[in-house]
Amino acid sequence: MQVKLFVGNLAWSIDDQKLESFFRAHGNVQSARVIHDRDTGRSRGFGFVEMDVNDVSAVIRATDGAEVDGRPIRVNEAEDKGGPRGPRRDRDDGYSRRY
DNA sequence: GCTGAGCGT
Repeated sequence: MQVKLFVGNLAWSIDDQKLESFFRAHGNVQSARVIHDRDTGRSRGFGFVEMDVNDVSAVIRATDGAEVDGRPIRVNEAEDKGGPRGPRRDRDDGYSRRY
């Protein structure tokens, strides 16, 4: 099943590829991206990972607290912000959120 | 060259 994960407490050196390489061992990573500051471009220290797993809680237990680049990362299910009227599942490509 | 709670253009 597919799951959207929130990954926090990341080291500044962690990037999208580091994330994907790490979660690749726990499931089929569809997209992994570290959120950088929109203004300065520097890392915000957290990111999001969409992957396909058989057991979500098992992956979270295995990844949450795991040390990556010397820092224990925090993994949880990402909140679904959807939209003002609720989630839209029909025409959402993932790049249509409000500013 | 720096920082450290938090949910993304």
